[in-house]
Amino acid sequence: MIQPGNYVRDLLRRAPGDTVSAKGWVKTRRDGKSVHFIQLNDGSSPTDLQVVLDAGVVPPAVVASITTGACISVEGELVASLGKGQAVELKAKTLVVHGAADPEEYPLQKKKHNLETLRPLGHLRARTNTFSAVFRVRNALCRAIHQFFQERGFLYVHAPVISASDAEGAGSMFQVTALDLDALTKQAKPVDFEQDFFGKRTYLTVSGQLEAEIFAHAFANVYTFGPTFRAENSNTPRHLAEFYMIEPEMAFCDLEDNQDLAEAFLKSQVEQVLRDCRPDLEFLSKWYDPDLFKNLETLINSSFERISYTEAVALLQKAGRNWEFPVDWGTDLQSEHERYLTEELFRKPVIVTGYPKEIKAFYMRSNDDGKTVAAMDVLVPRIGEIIGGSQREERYDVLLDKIRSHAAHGMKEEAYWWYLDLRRFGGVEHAGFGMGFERMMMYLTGMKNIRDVIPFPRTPGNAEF
RNA sequence: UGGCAGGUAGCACAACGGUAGUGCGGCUGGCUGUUAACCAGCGCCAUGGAGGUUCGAAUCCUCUCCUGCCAGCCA
Repeated sequence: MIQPGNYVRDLLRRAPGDTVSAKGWVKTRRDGKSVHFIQLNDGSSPTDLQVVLDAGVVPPAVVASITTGACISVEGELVASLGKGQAVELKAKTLVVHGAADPEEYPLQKKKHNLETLRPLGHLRARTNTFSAVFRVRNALCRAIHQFFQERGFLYVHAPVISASDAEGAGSMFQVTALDLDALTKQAKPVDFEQDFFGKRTYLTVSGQLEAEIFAHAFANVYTFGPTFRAENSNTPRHLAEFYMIEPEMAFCDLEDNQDLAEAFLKSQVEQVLRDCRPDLEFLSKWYDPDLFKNLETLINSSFERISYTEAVALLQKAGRNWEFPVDWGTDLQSEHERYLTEELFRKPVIVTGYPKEIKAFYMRSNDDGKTVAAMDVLVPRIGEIIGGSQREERYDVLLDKIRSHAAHGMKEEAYWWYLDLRRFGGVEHAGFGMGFERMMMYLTGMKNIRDVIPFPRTPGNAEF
């Protein structure tokens, strides 16, 4: 295996004179009369290591097999480069081809490919410059998120992936079953879920929030970070059936604190990734989004605009536009409205709070006006809603009323006994939010399709690899 | 799921209803401490699928599958 200090990233920074070994995959080979140049990459760096292979070091047949995609290892001396474009290069003394890649068949060519073309090549696309940059950023973003919460004393909690209840009373869920569906379809009788693995109907989780609330009532500040599933037939560049979500939940926290944390959280992520992945971001900016750095710096340096839903409606009504969807107090903001607020009116992130209770989830805390709830959506340019959260309803009687008023929509009071118990035993005001991890990745990388920021995207009709 | 736009060679694209091409990639040779190398040669292989109209369909019609964009659902 490659030992610490011997990744291509490290070799590029070492001083000439060292004898080193490098392992990785070939990007391209260029031949001179008496010398071959090989661009080698092991995924650690957006810059390749140039290997210089003098004629005669390995037999011609071996040279011929050093083609785009081949896996090789090289030993030799790091030397100051005679050519332009790199400080050091590896002068090969020995070279081994571990796995050739027939150039007649290897799908990746030494030229630019469309992202759409690479998507069906999920087993190979990680070797491209673009995706190696994207996935290094993804790795760094994970680290940044944990660091942000760990520094603040938050406890990392793993919410269950299998859930017996629909967390928000809405949204399509994937059912989880160990029953033999083929056999069941041949029976005339209705399915008895008591015979199923868990003795009841179960689903893949759509949110870890309710479980996070449990832990917030024991550890005060907690966060989840794990996969989440939606069976919606959404076909957009912003939706996945399987995605990662970060959900902090804080006791002793109101909506103001919640907004402060969300703003600090977003800024911290951008700052850390700018610090840790600048070469990758430069690559992505060059090829995919010339405004990337400008946008990221705007997020860091601006103070987020905070407006109420009621104010937002007024602003939209006097925008002097023909909205495709009319703006009326009581209806949800549409994409076109959110984009106007964050991209045109304020030109920076916007936090909208205090939505009508009818369009938000049952667990959000009722405001004193009787009409709105303590909800918040964080909108950022280009992505739209990147965070959704709220202060939670901590008053037992109020929460019970809300659950009962949803009974007509299939919400069962009994299923929420433990959620209600949190309000009976040591309840406290608390709040939290959920951030779509891949949405944040899109913002950070400038990638325009969410399928290009997750290793193996799951979307309607697509679960390959 | 709805609206719109597309599916032609390994990739990117072209072709008035009349012989299916160009660039890149690949291969072959040449040249050069090269850098998305350069020069010359070789088409290597193709109209997503099923019907229909026509003397003749990549092109027109119907159905279907797939992809992208916009919208809805949301994170």
